[in-house]
Amino acid sequence: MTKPKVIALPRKPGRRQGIQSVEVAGPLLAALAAVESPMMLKDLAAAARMPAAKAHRYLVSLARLGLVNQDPASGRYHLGPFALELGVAALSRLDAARPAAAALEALRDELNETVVLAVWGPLGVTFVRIAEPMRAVTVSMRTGSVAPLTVSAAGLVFAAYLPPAATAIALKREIALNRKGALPQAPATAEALDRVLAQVRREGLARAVGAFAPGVNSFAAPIFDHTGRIVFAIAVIGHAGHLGGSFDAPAAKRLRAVAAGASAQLGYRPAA
Amino acid sequence: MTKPKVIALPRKPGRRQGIQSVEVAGPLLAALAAVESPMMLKDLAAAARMPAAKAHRYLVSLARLGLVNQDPASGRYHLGPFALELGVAALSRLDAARPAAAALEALRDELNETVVLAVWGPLGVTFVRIAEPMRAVTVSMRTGSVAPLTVSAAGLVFAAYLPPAATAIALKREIALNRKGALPQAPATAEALDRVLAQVRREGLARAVGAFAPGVNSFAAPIFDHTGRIVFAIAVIGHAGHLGGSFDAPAAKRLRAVAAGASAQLGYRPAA
DNA sequence: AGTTGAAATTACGGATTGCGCAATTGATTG
DNA sequence: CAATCAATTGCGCAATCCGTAATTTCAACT
Repeated sequence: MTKPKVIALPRKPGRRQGIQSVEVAGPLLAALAAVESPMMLKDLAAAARMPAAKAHRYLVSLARLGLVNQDPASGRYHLGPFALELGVAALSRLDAARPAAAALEALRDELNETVVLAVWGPLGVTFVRIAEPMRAVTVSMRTGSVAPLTVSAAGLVFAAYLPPAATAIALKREIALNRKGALPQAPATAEALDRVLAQVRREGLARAVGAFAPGVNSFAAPIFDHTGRIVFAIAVIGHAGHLGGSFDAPAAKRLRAVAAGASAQLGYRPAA
Repeated sequence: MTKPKVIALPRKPGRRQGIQSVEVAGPLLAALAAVESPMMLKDLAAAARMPAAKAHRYLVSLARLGLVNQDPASGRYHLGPFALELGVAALSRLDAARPAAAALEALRDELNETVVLAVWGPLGVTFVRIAEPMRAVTVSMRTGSVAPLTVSAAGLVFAAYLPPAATAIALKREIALNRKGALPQAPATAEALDRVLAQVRREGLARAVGAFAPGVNSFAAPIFDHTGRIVFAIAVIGHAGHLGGSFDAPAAKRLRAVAAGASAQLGYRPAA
């Protein structure tokens, strides 16, 4: 008695038909991209969760494409010249503003709050893009406005991650200003500021309570490019009641995640 | 009488066993890396010499890996974030990257000018790293931007030191472009270009006057690896007043020295 | 609106290809 | 020289991929 050959079609509905072997190769490349030095076959296979024999066959073909290089002496594998080409091509097609803008709108829709994008410009921290939710009452911002370094969330992010030389002059001026200023929580000494910036670096997030107006809070997170430099700060601004004030608030967590995603799109690798 | 099922083993002897599907995917990636703008499926399929249906399946899987991105609106394909990640990883593993990056920043701090690092990528001379001085007004560049071969200093360096076969096509196209172009000093014939390149080789340095913008000059020098091949061009860009325009200008001399130092770190021995 | 056309995507079955296992080769160390 | 560890390959079965052609999608006209 013979069993029927065609038993079932195990493809999930709704899943577009692809090429399995291509997707198998991905984890191998990812593993190679994640480490500094060339890898042995068995480690590579372990990292990609597959038998060494299988990994070997894939690596043979990846090497033929130039995506992978095998050191003839040691037999170890690392990324090849074609990987570099791909990256350089991808880089030249990349507009840093695009992933950042996408992150902006995604966050606006998710949190239903005002979200802004800031860069470090000649005048200081400058808002270049604003996404407001569809609500009657929003915290209203204007593009082109400039934020203070030491009290706004976006400003603190730049102060924390920009090279010190870039911000030194502006910081000194602002500290002097804060000393006679109106806001009680504004850092008025270099030491106080350093404590705040250390916290920003620790949390990967800056917080401002009531900086724009009483009862209005904001969080900001950095977006880095592939060289590890900060290129944007992305900030959520909203009423204290909605937004919360803690670094564990849902909005804060989402902001951190979305910013990290945008950084990844720009080629940033946190390990470095 | 039944024929034996196994007729022949069509694998060539001596050819290592690989994964066919992986190798099929290569030309698709190569095609994407070679063009400026997102491609339609049919063009991509034609470039990779395969039916559109086949290409489609591969692209689905490449997209799942993040190597390829499909624009949801237009349906066109281009390289994805994972391609960038691979390239950045490959770049950082290039032995050349570390000394070159160090040279970049040293020069930036010394000259207080914008200094950039360029590689020869599939689209041409591509800036992969930028170091800007901390000043209010700088000549602003973006990583990933592509420079012309025949008018930018970095481009001229690659044109002078890359094997002619690598640049021949691009050079021919640019010369034709220069003939009707705006810049008067751009070489418009092969002979004019050859004279410029000979000068670059003689000086070990390329010069561009007003190529980026009027009043903005730049110098560029090659960085070689231990095999004697050019891997990077390092360029200083600044206002004509600061930088000077002569090959004897202080900035030019420092650039030459720093580039030579980086080459030496990579094991390059200048041929006698 | 309706229609037309081009491009993208999917269904189907047969044949090729990849997979797991275990043996073999190659390199390195005691 | 033996022993160990890693890399690589042969084998047969079963799963995967390929080509053709149909279907869907989507935009641009009349």
